[in-house]
Amino acid sequence: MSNIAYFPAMPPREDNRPGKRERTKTANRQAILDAARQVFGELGYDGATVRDIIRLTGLASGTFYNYYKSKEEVFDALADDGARRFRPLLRVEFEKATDFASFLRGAMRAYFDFLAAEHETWRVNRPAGETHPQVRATPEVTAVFAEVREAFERVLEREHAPPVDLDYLTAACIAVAREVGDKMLERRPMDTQGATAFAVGLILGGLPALPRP
Amino acid sequence: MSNIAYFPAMPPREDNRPGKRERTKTANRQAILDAARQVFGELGYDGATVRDIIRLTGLASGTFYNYYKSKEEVFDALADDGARRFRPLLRVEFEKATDFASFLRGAMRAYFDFLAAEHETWRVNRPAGETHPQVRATPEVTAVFAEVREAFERVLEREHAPPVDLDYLTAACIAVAREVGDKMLERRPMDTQGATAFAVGLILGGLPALPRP
DNA sequence: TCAAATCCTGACGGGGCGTCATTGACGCCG
DNA sequence: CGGCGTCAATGACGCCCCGTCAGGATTTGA
Repeated sequence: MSNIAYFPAMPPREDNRPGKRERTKTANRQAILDAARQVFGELGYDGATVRDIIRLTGLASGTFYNYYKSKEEVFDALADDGARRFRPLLRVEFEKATDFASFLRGAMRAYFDFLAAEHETWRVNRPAGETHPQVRATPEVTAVFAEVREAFERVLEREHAPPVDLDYLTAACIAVAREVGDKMLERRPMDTQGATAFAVGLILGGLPALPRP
Repeated sequence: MSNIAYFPAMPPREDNRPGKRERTKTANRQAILDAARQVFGELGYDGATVRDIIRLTGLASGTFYNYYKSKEEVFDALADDGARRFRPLLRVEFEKATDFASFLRGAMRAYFDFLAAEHETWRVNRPAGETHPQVRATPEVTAVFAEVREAFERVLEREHAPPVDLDYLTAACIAVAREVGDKMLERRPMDTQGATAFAVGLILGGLPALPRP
């Protein structure tokens, strides 16, 4: 019997694409993540419930728990997602950089641009009085922090800069980026360049004045 | 009839101290606040329950709601309490200060000392993995922020410093204080002087390098 | 001593959470 | 194909916590 005239309703997979089970699983996980992003945006973290999220997907309440243990975990997954997407940008800046100044400038600029872009998708309709929830120390976020620290270390020693308290410096830089970034998001027009100039100026200027341990 | 031999079980108040009703009310409010401090310390914000708090006071569950609307509100009251106690210290530093450098140094030192002292009372036995909850924008906290900003403004213009983006500067300084403070709390011995030197050095060094708006 | 005012009390209804027995779809193999 | 074992989806259920409220106790003022 020839195969030529044979065309089944659903053609067989010629690639090594995973089966339907696997596909719906990743689709569901993504659907829950998307729904969570929207619900957190509209109701805020405290206001949102697991059932608000799952309702948007059309799945049953129990199904949520096949993918995430709790509202907290799905929120962390969103943070992780952001960090995972930001990480390569940071790496690019590290490889482009010739010295501490250029790395800091590039990284700050990348962060503020990233923040501004995310912001469009993210903050839909925050209820008044609710502060955005703390960005938690999720694995990917921790990794980004560690990467910043290591990049600082390498680039500083590459240019034979005097020793400095790296933990404090990293913490301070991230803190400045976050706070100035937050303030930037509230301004119109959203001036990522101005924010970068401020943060970079502060830290670059401060670096030589730091106490030597 | 003479009063001389007469001594009632409960002597009449000779001062203008408020009546018993008022006294138990403030006592209860304080008891709830103390219990909340302890429970948040032991269970963390998420783990704590309104009933955990009220149980420690011996009062009935309904009584809690005569004083605070929710767990969130009593937490904010704790933050407010801290801010209210820190405010006068900040004011003293402002009045002592002769210029921006001395104000910054004094304020930072005051903050780190305050933080270290609070820490003893505060962080009893935090469950692993739980980040401390975001310090919320409660009225008193907002007031402290505004006070820092205003102090910066006055002291900078007093010494005819070039103009600067005050919002960014305030945000950045508070951010640095908070993050470096957090890191400081994790170190042994707890070196408030070192943390002060770092934060002050960074900001004082960075100030002249800031972009001029 | 009494009535009014105050506020403490704990039982109750409501609702979100996380689980689990059941069900139906999928993948595999003869 | 067809039958079977596996696995995710389902939604009802029990649990726990929340915030309220009617009833009771205590204080206040007369």
